[in-house]
Amino acid sequence: MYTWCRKRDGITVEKSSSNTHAARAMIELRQRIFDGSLAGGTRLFEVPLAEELGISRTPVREAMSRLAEEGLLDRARGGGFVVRSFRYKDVVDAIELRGVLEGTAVRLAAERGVDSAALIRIHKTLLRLDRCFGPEPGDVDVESYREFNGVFHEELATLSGSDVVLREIDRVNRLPFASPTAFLPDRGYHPNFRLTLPANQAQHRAIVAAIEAREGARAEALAREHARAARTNLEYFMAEHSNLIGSVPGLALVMN
Amino acid sequence: MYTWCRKRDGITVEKSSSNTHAARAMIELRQRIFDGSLAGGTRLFEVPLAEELGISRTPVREAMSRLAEEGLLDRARGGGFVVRSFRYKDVVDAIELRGVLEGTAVRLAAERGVDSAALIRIHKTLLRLDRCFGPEPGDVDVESYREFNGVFHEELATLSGSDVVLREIDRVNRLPFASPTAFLPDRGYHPNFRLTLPANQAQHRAIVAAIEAREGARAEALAREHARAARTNLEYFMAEHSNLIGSVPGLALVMN
DNA sequence: TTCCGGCACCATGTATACATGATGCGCCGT
DNA sequence: ACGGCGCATCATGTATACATGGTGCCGGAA
Repeated sequence: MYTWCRKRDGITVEKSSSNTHAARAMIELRQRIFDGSLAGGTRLFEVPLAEELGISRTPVREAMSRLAEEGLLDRARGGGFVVRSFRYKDVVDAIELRGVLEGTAVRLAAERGVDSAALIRIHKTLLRLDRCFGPEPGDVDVESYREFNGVFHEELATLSGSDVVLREIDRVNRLPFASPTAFLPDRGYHPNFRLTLPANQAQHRAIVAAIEAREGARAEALAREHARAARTNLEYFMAEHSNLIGSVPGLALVMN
Repeated sequence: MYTWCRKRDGITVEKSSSNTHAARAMIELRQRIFDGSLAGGTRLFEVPLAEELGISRTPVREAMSRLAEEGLLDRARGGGFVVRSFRYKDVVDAIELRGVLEGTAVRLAAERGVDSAALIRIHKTLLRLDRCFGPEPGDVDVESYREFNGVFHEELATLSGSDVVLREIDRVNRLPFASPTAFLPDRGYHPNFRLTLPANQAQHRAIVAAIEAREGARAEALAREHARAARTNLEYFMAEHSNLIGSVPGLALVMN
């Protein structure tokens, strides 16, 4: 275990620790990309970065390489890395892509049949989501709902039984604004957002029911429409509530 | 420009040159994975590899990192890389995935509309594909057909106008057995295979027509079915012509 | 005989010095 | 004044030495 003192203006402002320097550099860079302090198109130079992080070039290269794998950096012609630019349309497309991939996962699950143990597990998750709702409308434990929603989508992707599809879903979900949880209501949201959650959960149940009924086309269509809700929220945010953009994880990096 | 002498049994057997050591190491490793000499699950150790390639560990790490990006290597827990295992079902799923992604690309193209210049270009490619057919049935210039088929699929993906979707299509196409050209008839194939090409080209035309007519659902379904032909060929190969497996690029790495 | 602890080795992680290639600027010549 | 050539500088590419941490084996003790 290493310890790490990052200096800014000669004064230690942060101390962090983790397994390796490369891992911490990766986390730090990812953070800076997500919060927008490293804008899209910015070229990353190894030497200044290494100096700033107080480590050598080697782990910096390692970190950048992994971030390229993650899709947050592009390799520049002639070497080096550039922060990937995400425009509004790219966010829309990434959400669309998630819908398509989740749709494929559930269609395959319906067509090929699913393991009964996995089915029991996802039903448990559905119940946990149900229990987030109180007796009154708008009475929702949003924090728990967010958590179990993430679990549900993970289990849904697993139901396909396809490692290839699962891997691609994980990939697109690593873009924070494309993940199933990205536009789910948070504490900071207007209470009215919570009123949309019952419909959300109804879609969850319909998807699982379609899978059990071996209705692949219906499952696929439902999953796509389910993802579409995220796009609706995105459009609402960008148009009328641009002040809330910062509260959606990773939306700050989007350029227009 | 470097030159590179790889030694085996102490004797120089190969000499290769390229821009960087890392690039050549990447090409060499990719080759070994594709032809099956590095089986899935094999762990790659930096030091022996570096010695064998006559370079230092640094470019070897760089090469492995890029191959992980490409999806041919997995990062092992606790560091290091392992050759990714592809089973028969993974090939099936990769082809399915390509169909889904190409379907999405053409659906988006139909729904959102396409640039007329791009449309003219792809029509030219369609004409070039037509010209590969001679007057007699089975009289096909398969080499040219392969080439223009690749161009066609590339242009088709571009029609979507979505960088996000295009990137994912490129990604899946890097798996050689999933690319649109993988199972297209080659010189070595039985002449009967050439009789399937007119139907193949008819699908190409139908997809473009659907896009022009803004029929997104039809375009998507056609593209999926078009990819499905590759799966049919795959099944045929594995079942009855396993001796031909080696002639399909990258199919040698598939384990059962 | 079995289990636990320590030691040794090996693979990766990290730092650093040096090499190389690209790029941009300035000078010189026309 | 303009254009081309060359040099200087900088960023990445590469090699290598050393650090670290995990793992497996061996020996001793219960």
